[in-house]
Amino acid sequence: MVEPKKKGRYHHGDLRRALMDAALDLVQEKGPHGFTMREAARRAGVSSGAPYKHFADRDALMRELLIEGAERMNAYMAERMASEENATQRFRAMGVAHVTFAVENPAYFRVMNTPEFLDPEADGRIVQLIEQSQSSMFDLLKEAREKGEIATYDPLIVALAGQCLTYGLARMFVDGHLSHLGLGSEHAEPLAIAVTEILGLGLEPRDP
Amino acid sequence: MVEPKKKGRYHHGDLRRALMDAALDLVQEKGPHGFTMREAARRAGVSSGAPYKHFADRDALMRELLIEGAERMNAYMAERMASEENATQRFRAMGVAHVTFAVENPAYFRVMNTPEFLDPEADGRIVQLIEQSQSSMFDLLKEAREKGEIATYDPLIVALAGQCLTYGLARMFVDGHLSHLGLGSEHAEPLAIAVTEILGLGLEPRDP
DNA sequence: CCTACCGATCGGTAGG
DNA sequence: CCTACCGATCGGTAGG
Repeated sequence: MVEPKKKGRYHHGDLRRALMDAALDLVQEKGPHGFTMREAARRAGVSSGAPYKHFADRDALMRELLIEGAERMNAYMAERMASEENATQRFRAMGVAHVTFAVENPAYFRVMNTPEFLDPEADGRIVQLIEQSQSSMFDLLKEAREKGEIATYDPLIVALAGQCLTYGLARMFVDGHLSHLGLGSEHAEPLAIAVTEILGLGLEPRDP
Repeated sequence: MVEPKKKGRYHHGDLRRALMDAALDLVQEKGPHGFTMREAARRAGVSSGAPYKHFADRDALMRELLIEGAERMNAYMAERMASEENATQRFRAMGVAHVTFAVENPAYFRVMNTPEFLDPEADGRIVQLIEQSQSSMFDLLKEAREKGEIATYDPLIVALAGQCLTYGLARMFVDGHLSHLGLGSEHAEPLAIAVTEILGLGLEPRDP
């Protein structure tokens, strides 16, 4: 039988996890720079020195969150792509998933996109996760192009265009740039679908 | 004859300006949250209390920078659009200018896109500047659509797609997300042109 | 994991 | 615009 944790005490629990969760909450409330070790410790119900048993310093904790977030996002994308039929649709699903993941996990998203935590020197796993995601994207584009589903643009530019579009939309949602238009997180998926459709068809009229 | 300023002294100079310039430098070096009033004062060569004669608090200084940046960006966009021939090209020039402005003025860009400084409650000019920019964009799209230059999408979605694309690209440059690909600021304009071209033509092949 | 502590830095104000 | 100051908070460590 599992002992119920005492309120605010993690003597026998998973303090590491509790600190990361507290940090996520803090990021959500105050942004990645509003996070402090002390406040995270406070919320986890431990003393201010305790976190340093689990993390070398505050950047180390943030990097763990970044990596966890990247892993979850990759898994989430893979899941959403699995049900699509062809390469183009998987590419698009990847973009839509980018936006919905961000809106559903704004704290992860913000940590993952804070430049100072993204330091590849500090942790090789970061590079690995980025490369993994990018190579799967390139594979998709290569396949789509070979099958004639997309035009013969430079794949690098296409990948970039797709990423900019969805990253930009995600950031606008997460940073509240769209709330003054009455657009909340429930609009994230339909809007992502709409803008990726435009990318697919192009602004210029087609005359069939 | 203008007296040359003594090094690090602004007794008779424009301290307000000097503080804003110092703040811009700080933002460029350490990000919008690395800025402090004291450090700005230090760099301007005055005591730590002096800035409060010119700005109520640190957010007030940041808001002034934000507004200044928005004004400059609007002027810059207008200039770059002036030489274009039709509405579609002006719309595109606006997007490209978004990216090049950001890359050339990363500190302004970062301040302008920091949610906590963007508070419309705190300064009505912020709302005004945003509306000004958005209405000119809508006018462009309306014109382009009437002339049959672009397809009959919902103008809101088109505006959003354009903004996401260029904002996303701008952020990626400014935050260094692209440096690992060997892409520096000199690639900003050509890439902005390339991705906006794809938005115009669409990913799907056209068969003329 | 706690207590107790260091040095550093900050935002902001009083009073001149 | 300066000096002098307040209270607050932080990151991190020593020693247990």
